[in-house]
Amino acid sequence: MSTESLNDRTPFLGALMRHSWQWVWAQIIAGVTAAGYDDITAAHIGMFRHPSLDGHRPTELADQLQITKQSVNDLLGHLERAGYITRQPEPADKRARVIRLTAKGHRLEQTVRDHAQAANRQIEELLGTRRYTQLVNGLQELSDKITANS
Amino acid sequence: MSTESLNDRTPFLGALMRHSWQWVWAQIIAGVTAAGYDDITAAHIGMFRHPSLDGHRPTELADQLQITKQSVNDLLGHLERAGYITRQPEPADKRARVIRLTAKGHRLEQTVRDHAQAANRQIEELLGTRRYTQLVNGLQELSDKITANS
DNA sequence: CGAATTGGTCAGTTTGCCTTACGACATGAT
DNA sequence: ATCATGTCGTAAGGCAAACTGACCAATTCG
Repeated sequence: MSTESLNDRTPFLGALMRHSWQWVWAQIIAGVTAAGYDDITAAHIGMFRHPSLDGHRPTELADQLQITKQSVNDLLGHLERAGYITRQPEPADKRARVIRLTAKGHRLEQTVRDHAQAANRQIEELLGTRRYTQLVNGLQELSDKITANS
Repeated sequence: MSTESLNDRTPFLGALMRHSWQWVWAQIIAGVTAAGYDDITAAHIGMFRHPSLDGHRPTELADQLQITKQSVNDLLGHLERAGYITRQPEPADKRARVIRLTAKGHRLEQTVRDHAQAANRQIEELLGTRRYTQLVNGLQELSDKITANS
């Protein structure tokens, strides 16, 4: 048995991560869509990541989501037109604007979180609590170390 | 301590998966780009997932990548024009075409795999072999069960 | 103060995907 | 054997979500 055949058996972690993530993401999108939100797309749902949109500024979002502020602005424009958010002037800095969730927006945010948590629970059921906890801890540690190394 | 505060502490697995995957993916793209491949984009690199492109048909790829065969065809067209693949007629089925990697294409494929493996090794170093193995096994099991449940 | 930086917007472009439509070939039922 | 039905690849056109470049207004810093 050569070392090469050993390597061939080693799964690519990236592929496993992508596959698992896509499943979770699909669950969330399906859940949100099923809840009747048909005037927004996956790109908009993606903006509802921690921390809440509420009270933040477009530029912060752009940094967090790793896209340009122009792209953020387009998506925010859509969310505003659809009644999920407003953009209010920031008294402390007259250049800036602050995102405020409307009641509708808060409901959407909660729906997104509910389905993200539902995915967590489904994974716990699939793996069992012991392995689930191991997975969470492993990914959390990796995630932290990745962030530290950048 | 309410149950709610417990829930708030639980990280969303999807977020951890996405963050980790994006890091791996960025490593691969950076590695491939650094190796001098500047005439292809991330979308093309994404086509070099298991199993090898070589010997497969566009429709198979479309199924595997979960995109339409038209989209696959666009990307294959680019890869062909850039000299990474050829599309040859399939004698057994005159409608079909088979993708063949050129020497250049084989080199690219190998480069992509090398960097995917390099990411594996980096993760092993960050986590230690014990936790790394746990993570691989956990994700593998989850990935399998997800696939089975669909 | 003046210069450089930052927050947001406008305009225009590219990319990667989609839908619809189609022609060539394959296949299974009658 | 033929004909309806399905499949493989392609073409044409459209769209969403990203990008770059240019810009103004406000802020911050030397």
